[in-house]
Amino acid sequence: MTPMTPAHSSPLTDRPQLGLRERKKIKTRTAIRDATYALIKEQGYDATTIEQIAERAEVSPSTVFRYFPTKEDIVLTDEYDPMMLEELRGRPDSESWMDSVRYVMHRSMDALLAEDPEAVRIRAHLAVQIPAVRARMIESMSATGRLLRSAIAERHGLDPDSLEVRVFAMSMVGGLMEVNIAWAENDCRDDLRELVDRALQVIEHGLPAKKA
Amino acid sequence: MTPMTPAHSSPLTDRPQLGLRERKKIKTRTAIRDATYALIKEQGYDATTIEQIAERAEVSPSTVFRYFPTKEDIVLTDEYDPMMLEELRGRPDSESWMDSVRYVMHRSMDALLAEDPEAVRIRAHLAVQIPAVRARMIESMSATGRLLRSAIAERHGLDPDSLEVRVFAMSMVGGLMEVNIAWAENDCRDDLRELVDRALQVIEHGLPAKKA
DNA sequence: CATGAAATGAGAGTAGCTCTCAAAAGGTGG
DNA sequence: CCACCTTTTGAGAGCTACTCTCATTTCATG
Repeated sequence: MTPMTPAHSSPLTDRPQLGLRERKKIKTRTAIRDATYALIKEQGYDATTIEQIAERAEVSPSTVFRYFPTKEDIVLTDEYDPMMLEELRGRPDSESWMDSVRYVMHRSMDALLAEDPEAVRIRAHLAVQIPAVRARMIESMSATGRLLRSAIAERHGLDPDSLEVRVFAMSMVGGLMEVNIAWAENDCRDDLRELVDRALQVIEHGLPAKKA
Repeated sequence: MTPMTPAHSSPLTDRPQLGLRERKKIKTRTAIRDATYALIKEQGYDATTIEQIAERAEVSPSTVFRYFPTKEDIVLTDEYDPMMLEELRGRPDSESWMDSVRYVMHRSMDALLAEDPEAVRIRAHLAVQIPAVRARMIESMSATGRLLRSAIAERHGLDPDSLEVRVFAMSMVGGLMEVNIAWAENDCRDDLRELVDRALQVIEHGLPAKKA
């Protein structure tokens, strides 16, 4: 949620060893985000202005921009990516690459859904409906893709900057992105874990055999 | 360049059977685009405003927005995609899927580079440097990905809306997008065709064997 | 408590983009 | 050639995301 948060500790305001200043910052940050989610639920994304968000969060518009560079960033917090990468790198060499990915994907999905399933769903829906949000999300995923490279390269003994590794990383990202979209398009009814598994199958082995 | 253009005919203003109105529209469209490319080359993307573009193209700002929904769209004309799809669908069933893709990619790259290599390069560079342009380009590529689905499904005898086909299409798109980025990051020095071939290899067969 | 640093608020300014409405230009039938 | 209808255009007002600056307030520290 904020730098140096141990990730799985329940997020927010407590944590006494931090100074008052730091605690206030965290509070403000989550106040802004909560206000945003609430307003979006009431009025939709486009109808929600920064001014309204600021008002409900009881800060000035300037402060909103001080905490989040863009409106889209308020709803898109992919602070989990670095931690996923960490975990991916920590998997034993004996495990196959795809198994490692599957494992880490499962774990982070569980963590996200455990902490705030509502937010995960809203985010997924926004990614489908609002182009700007989708764009920003893709941006952030390709940043993740860039980080992925080094992990891939380590495992496979390849140059992380080679075209092959780059392409492999981004095609994984693209495929997994599509899972998210497909899931949201079907109103988050399916089991995300199963969808991810099927996607990884396709990425690893290509399309299943003809049926017709 | 515009609906019902036979694609390889040199693009623009001539074509007598069209009414004066249509011809003027085409002229305006290319005037706006030319102005934009020129200004970007002089001052960079961000420093170039719609007002400047309008002025140089000798139209009003309103007209600019009438022709292009966003500033990014002025530089990003992927009007080739539908024609690629067409061609892809026209390839013989006997040819392997990847061979078909390779063939069509080669052809459209040749066409683009033949018509306006400068623009292709500027576009690629913008996609690397300007997040908004990159985002818009990805958007447009995933639209292409959606179209790709039906072609893939036909060839493989699968349901175009199945997760498998969706994931496959988007992972191809992601991988090929990365080729474009990598090419631009290396200043468009490499042979695009070769890069595409290597990318398709990776998408089809996964990463090459370990080297270390 | 005083001094310095960091966070905030207020406000002005820019630019992308939308909408409306009236004027102009292209097409068509008499 | 003219009158009529449709499409395109320009002018301008308006909204909002976002940036910058500067004065004020709020926390931290000796």
